[in-house]
Amino acid sequence: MSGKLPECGVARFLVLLEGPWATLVVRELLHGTLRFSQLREALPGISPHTLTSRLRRFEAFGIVTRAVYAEVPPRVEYTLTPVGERLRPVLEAMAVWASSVPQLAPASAI
Amino acid sequence: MSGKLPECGVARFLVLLEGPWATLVVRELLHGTLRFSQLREALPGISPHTLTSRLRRFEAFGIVTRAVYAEVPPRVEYTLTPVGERLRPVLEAMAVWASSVPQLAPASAI
DNA sequence: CTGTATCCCCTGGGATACTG
DNA sequence: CAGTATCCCAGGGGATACAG
Repeated sequence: MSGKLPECGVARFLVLLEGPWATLVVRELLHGTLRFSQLREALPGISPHTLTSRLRRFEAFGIVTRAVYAEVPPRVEYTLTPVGERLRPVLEAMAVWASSVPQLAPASAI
Repeated sequence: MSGKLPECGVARFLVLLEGPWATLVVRELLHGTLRFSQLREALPGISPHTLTSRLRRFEAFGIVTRAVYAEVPPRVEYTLTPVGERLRPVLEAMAVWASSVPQLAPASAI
C-alpha cells in the first residue's frame, strides 16, 4: 500500500506506525521494558492478535527487541531499541498538541 | 473503530490523522494555503477520492478551512486553522526522527 | 477546476478458541 | 504466560467515469 506514497522521511514514519494502536504500544514501551501481559494490561481493549502483529512489525523495523526467558511460566520482554527511543520527542509533540486542543470534533467526524 | 481506543490525547491525534495520506496532506498545507489541484500536484499518487475524504475530515475536526470562490473556472482554497498550524512541531519531530534513521527495514516489514 | 459515484482490494483490528 | 489460528468487519485508498 505504501508503494504509492512519496519517498520522504515522514512517509517512513507513517508506514511504521500505521494504525491507531501502533503508536500507543510505542508509548507504553517508552516507560520501559514490558512483558506481553503488561502491555495488554496497559492497553485495555487491544486484542492479543493486534498486539502481536504490531510487536512483530516493530521487531522487523528494528525499533523493538524481544527477549525470551525460558522459565515456567514463560516470560517475554519487549524493549525499545535506541532508534525506538528516539521516537519519544514525536510522541511528546503529539501529546502537547492534544493537550492544547482540549475540545476536538467528536462524532462529527465522517 | 476508535471507540475502543483509550481516551488519551495521543489517541485523538491518531484518529484525526488516520491513514498514511492524512499526515502528508497536512504537511503540504503547512507550506501555506493551497488549491485542490495544487494539493494533487504536491502529492503525486493520491486519488481525488482520498484527497477529498481527508480534507472533509479535517474540516470536520476544525483543522482546515475551505474557501470557495465563485469564479470560472471554480477555485477552492484550503488553509490550516490555528489548531492545524499547531501540528507543525509534530510533523517536524517526525521528520527529525526519520532523518536520524536513514536506513529502516524496507520489504522485511510484515 | 473541483469534485462525486461506483466498485474493488488490502490491511488494521476484534472475537473466539486453542496450544506450548 | 505468550502467543497462534480462524473468521469476520470496517475503513483507507486506488481506478475509472462522470457532473457542476
